Amino acid sequence: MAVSEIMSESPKVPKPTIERLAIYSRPLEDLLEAGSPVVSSERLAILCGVNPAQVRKDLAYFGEFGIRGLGYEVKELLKAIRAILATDRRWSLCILGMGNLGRALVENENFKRRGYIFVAAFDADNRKVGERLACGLTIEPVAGIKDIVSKLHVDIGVITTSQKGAQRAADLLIDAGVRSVLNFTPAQVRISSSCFLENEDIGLKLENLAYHLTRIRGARATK
Amino acid sequence: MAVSEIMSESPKVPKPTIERLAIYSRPLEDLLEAGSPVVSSERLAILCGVNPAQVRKDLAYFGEFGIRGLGYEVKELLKAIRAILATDRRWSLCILGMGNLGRALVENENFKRRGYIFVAAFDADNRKVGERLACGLTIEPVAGIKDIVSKLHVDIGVITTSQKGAQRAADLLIDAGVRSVLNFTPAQVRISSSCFLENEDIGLKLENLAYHLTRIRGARATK
DNA sequence: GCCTGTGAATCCATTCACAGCT
DNA sequence: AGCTGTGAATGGATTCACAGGC
Repeated sequence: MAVSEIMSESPKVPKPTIERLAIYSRPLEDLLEAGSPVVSSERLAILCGVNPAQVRKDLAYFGEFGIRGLGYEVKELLKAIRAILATDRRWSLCILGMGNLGRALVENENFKRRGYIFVAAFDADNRKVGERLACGLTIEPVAGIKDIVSKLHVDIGVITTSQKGAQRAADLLIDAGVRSVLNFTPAQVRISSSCFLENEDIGLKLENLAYHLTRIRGARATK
Repeated sequence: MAVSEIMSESPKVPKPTIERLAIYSRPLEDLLEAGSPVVSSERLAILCGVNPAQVRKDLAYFGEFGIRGLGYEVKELLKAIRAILATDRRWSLCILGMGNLGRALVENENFKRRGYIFVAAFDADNRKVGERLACGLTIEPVAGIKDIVSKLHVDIGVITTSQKGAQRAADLLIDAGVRSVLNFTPAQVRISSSCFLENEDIGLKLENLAYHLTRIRGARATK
């Protein structure tokens, strides 16, 4: 079962693999709730729309979680994946830019359920500062970001400013000491190399669809 | 320049390529605004965090847009990319599930600016039906979806329901006749094979960050 | 000289196919 | 018999490196 291996230096895990692990956990939660004790790589693959060998290989990067001839114990596998993805602990987030998207994210139930907790919300617009959000947070001025980030041990900074404000937001976050940044704007943000950056441009997939719609040829959907 | 080629059957364009085209267009808009007449593949690559050869190859799938010894004319290139991605026309969207995320999306300026227009908003919760949104739309009951989709020629259906409601939303959309679906829930949705499906799980990148944060090794950020 | 367009080479990820365990 | 774990084979995408045009 080798939970010990989970945290060891993995040889070289492909990035798509770790993205899929998060995907696997979704149907596993359903299966757990439904009371299924075990699941085969084939069944899990179907539920996630991937190849069975892919499932097995992905998991094999982190240890041997399956039972030959049987499959994977749902509960154990889910626990293992959570340990790998570190979703079994609490992560503190802060967010810059309290427009519509920012407000939607701090209220998001999926984030909370997985342990991603917003502990502070900032906005550069003084008219928004002081406003009380539904989640209980109060919008803070960006001037206070450094204090708050270190005091509350913020792990991840989220950017939901305007496109133009994105770089400044990133600079503020890095200066305040966050170790990683999730950028929801379409802006390309430059960041200190000691910090992790992930971009989530919610418009990209839309452009993909538009592209495919213009050249319909009975072709199939994407993953 | 071969704009004629743009719509012709492309030999086999890699999916990552078309995703990057959308990324290229962002800095190109900035360059156009800033008045830069031309841009080299190297400069554009830096602005987008990719390899220069990648930029050239991506563009070469669709024609010859560059001038050797010089680079690409910003204005022309942007026009070409917009034609390829079909961002130079108007797309009609409808949306199911008017929670916080749904409300954020219908107000989203980036969508509007690129021609993605929400023409109808639905919710299964009758308490929300009839509510007037800031963008001018009124929340409709799902019962009316078929009529509205065909009357307004909706191209793309967006799902922002709860995870549990996602499959039903997809079924409603397909039945109503939309040709493509963008699913923002973490649920894996099954769909008729004649329809395009794209998933945008806004929590996935967060789990990526968490994973990397647990094994810091001075490593660099991801694209 | 400079920068594009592109075959060739490399790198990476997915899938196959089967050995090995239960 | 059934299903995992994994080397080998395949398939794609990225990068290199240079020929070709400005």
